[in-house]
Amino acid sequence: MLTAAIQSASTRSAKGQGARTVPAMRTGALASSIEMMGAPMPFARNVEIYGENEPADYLYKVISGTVRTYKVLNDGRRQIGSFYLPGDIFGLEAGDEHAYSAEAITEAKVLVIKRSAVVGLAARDNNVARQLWSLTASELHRVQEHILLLIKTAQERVAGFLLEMAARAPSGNEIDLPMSRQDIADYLGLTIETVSRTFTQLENAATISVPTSRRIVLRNRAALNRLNA
Amino acid sequence: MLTAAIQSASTRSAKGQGARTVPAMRTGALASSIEMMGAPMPFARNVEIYGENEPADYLYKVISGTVRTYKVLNDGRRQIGSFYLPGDIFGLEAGDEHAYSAEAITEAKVLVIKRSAVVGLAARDNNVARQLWSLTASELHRVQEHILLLIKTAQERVAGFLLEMAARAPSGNEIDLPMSRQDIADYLGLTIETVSRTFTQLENAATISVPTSRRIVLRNRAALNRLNA
DNA sequence: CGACCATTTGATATGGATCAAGCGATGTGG
DNA sequence: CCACATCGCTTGATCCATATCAAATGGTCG
Repeated sequence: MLTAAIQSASTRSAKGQGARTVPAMRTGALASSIEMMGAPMPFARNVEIYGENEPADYLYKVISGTVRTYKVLNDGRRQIGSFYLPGDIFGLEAGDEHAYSAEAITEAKVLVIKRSAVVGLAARDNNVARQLWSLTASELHRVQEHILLLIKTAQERVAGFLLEMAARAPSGNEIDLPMSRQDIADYLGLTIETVSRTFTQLENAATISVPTSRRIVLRNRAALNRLNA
Repeated sequence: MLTAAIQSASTRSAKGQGARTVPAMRTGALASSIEMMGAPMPFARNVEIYGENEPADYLYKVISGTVRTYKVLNDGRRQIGSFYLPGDIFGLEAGDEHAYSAEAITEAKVLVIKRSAVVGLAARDNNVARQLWSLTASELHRVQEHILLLIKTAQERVAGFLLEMAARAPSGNEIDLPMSRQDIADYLGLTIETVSRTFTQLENAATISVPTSRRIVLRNRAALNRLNA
């Protein structure tokens, strides 16, 4: 359904908007070649970018805003696979279909790149091929860490989440959360109530402060690291 | 520590032992080139093949036996990442270090391949490069599914585990488990007691039978699939 | 201002963990 | 060849962390 729109969008010329600096693990040198091939495309809040089981004909790079990938079990339980921030590439699969769905969490601009173009480039330039592999491997590494989160206690999961977000935030100790409590809960395998209560506990312990529900300030990283096991 | 042993082993000539047929997802055409480069190396039960954070200078292919990869949290909780059966390749990382440790669950023969050899080959043959990528992507896909298991109920996790093992077993409905209850528990994020009780429940429901503790017969796949959500 | 939605807080329920004991298979030394 | 120790697994009793159900609060937008 979305495919038609992307198709036409991807024939437009790229604007070449620079993304802000992000950890190297999430971007890679592939970025430079990608920058000039894709079309920047706007997505409104909660709009689907692609659905699971749709053909993975495109890959995507976040220019602005935040994206979530997720799967829903038949009874409605939702697992969020990852949050993607500006500079992150997502939707990269070696298989034919997307394993997870993707949605914009906030207003977002996303560079849409034809998969075949990149794969074709990789065939000629094995540096690109290596980047493609490296990107997939980083993603694998991230998911392996995510699994570890899911066997921990609620406090440990929340602490892990906060440290993860803080590591990616521009200002080290102040985090602006683009996602709701429900998103956080579904990322951590908890309920919103437990997430909320855990924030409150951490605040009472002077480990964090929560000036507004979407803003978290880390007050005691040592304590968070301790929880992070 | 193990590295020295592998080093010397990898200079020996490969025996060229053929692995039994396995699902394509887990092997790939890379296998053929690998077959002739590595050295088959025996590991005894519970012996470490590599440790997490060790340099990932080798990759591995199971010839016989079973291997587990795992991580241990500082307080002893263990998460098993995957079980590898004959034909499976493991230890493939794009980073410099192994993310998980690996151990033989049973007596095992493992082909040990120099990573640099494969990567070098990939630089010249972009078909190999693609296989390398594809293998990593399959692993990513598997881990993404594993995450989904970890948000389910005990029954659902066990059902999922049994279906997963059955899919890989030679005879469709009879599973010979090479791993202990503790291994299963650590794979599923449960305790041995819960795993054991769940087997008993499924047996009482005539969904499976458990002639011996290491052998499971699926009696009602529909029921298992239903649980698998 | 009032309606709506997200978040927090409170009260209670419950699935799986923990603690503890029993049991069967395997192996070992006498 | 048997008594006994050991190990892996099962079963039972109880506990507890988190889910669930419910209500109050607060922030946002028309």
